[in-house]
Amino acid sequence: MRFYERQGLLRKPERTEAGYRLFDYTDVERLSFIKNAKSLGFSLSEVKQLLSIADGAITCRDEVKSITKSKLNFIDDQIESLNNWKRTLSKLLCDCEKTDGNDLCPIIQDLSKGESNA
Amino acid sequence: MRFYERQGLLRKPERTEAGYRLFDYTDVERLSFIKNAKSLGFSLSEVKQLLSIADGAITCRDEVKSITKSKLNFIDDQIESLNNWKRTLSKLLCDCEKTDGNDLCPIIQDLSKGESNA
DNA sequence: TGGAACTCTGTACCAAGGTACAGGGCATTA
DNA sequence: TAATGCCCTGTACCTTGGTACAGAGTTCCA
Repeated sequence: MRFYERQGLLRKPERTEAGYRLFDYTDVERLSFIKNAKSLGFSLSEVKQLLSIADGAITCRDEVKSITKSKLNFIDDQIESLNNWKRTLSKLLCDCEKTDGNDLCPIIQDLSKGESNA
Repeated sequence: MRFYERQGLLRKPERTEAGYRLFDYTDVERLSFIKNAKSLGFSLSEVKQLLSIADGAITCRDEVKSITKSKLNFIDDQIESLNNWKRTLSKLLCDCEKTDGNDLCPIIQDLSKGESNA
């Protein structure tokens, strides 16, 4: 959490007189937010953007909307490329199931090909 | 390539008397293999596993399959999560467009909930 | 034979996303 | 009041996947 605090993802929390951090429920929420976004492969700087959208969501200015939209495009791209990986890997796996033990593994063979999977 | 060589992904190539590396077609294949596997989202250590299988026994195919399968599962999880996020962000955007600016965005709570978007 | 261009090596550094101390201060409890 | 165990800070270090030098040797071409 100190790390996230340094990165500007968590607010500077209140302190006791002795300097101990005082967290409240919003901090827990914020940490969940970060955890959720991170689990989707968002980088910390992207999480930061998302947080700023959430923080500023009271005023839905065009800028905020455009950040959200570009984030959505990014997500679409991600999904598409993941689907590509999935198709490729599924096909390889399927090919592998079909072959009999004497052939070379089609996954390995396919991976050795030049320029075929990019 | 020196990097991959250091990581043990590429064999130590032959050298000229002057110490220059001599590559051959198998090195090109191997590099293609690495590039392809990387582009499918395999980490270098996974690539190394795959290569060691390719190098050694053709019979250890089940291992290749299990690596591929676990990668597929991971991809599926990723896609599902991204779709959740997409829904959430779309709804946020939509709500943003509907509200007049002074209301708190109702989505923020959802984004901040523990375990809700994972 | 000279110079440009290439390759060699080790080392340092980069970004991201943290973890692991050491050396203190504070708080609880016997 | 002392011991124990938190929490504080800064700093160093870790992993992944590389890139960027510097300084030396080599090769090619005129």
